[in-house]
Amino acid sequence: METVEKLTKTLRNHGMKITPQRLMIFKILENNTSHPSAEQVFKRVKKIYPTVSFTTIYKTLETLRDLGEVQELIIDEDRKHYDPNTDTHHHVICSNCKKILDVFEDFSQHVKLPDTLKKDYTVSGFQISFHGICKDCN
Amino acid sequence: METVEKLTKTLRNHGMKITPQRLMIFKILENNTSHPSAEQVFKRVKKIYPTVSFTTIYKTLETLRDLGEVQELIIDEDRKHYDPNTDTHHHVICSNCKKILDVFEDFSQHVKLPDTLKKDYTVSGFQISFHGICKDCN
DNA sequence: CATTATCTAACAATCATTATTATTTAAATT
DNA sequence: AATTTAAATAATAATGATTGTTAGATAATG
Repeated sequence: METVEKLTKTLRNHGMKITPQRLMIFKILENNTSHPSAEQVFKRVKKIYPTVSFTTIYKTLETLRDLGEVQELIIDEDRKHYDPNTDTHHHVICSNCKKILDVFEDFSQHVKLPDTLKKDYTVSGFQISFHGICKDCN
Repeated sequence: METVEKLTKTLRNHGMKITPQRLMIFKILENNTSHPSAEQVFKRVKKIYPTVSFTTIYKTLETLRDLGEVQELIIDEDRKHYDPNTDTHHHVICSNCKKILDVFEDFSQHVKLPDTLKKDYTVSGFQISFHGICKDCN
């Protein structure tokens, strides 16, 4: 799990500046297991910095993604979600409310690309998305 | 794999009309393993029906998805893709060119939602997305 | 504290997708 | 075969998430 300190250090190491807005975003992401969308991050930052721009949120999340510090989740058909936990893990999403929970189980021993496709793709990893209905929605 | 005949029958059974545009879309989807986006379907239909509207493509794909006749793939961050193969299977996508191939292997014996989450979600299925670089891109 | 490269905020633009609506048409009925 | 009608099409506008642009602001360094 990425901490404010680690994110700060990583950005500094890449010649990037640590602004109050960015620090706020780091704080929101630290220990965050809610898989927020850009808008959800925006709304929370806005409470502290009412003048913050949506662009700043998008740009910072893009930066963190490019640095490998957050995972961009393509699982909700409507919008991207962000996960500060970059360790390999999986997700379950509610088809109704789109709530996402983590699935920490190592399937790597059993889930492998079939040999017939190994010559066509150099695989860097895999993502399992469980789909269902959460208990709040049924 | 859904055939033109099956799709025609299904729509008829639901009181829907079989138009030339729809038949063309059915034909394009039949035996199609290229996981086209709506735009790719649109372009192919347009060659035969130059006046076809993008809306028609979207509406028809939505209809087919709602009837369970095509699978909507949320795997490419930029756009949705459509798969007429509704049997359970998985995919590998090239992070560079976004080419998607099918992965026909049954992982269901090993991939299950952990017991700790079973009380929170009623799971209907899962989707595995392998990520990598295809041989054309490296 | 002065410099400078980067970042922010505001705004416009883009792109995929969806909504609206008047017109057309498939197909059931006469 | 003509009529009817519910549904589909095409054209268009609208939406909503995301990205691009740019002028001014600011973090970080010496």
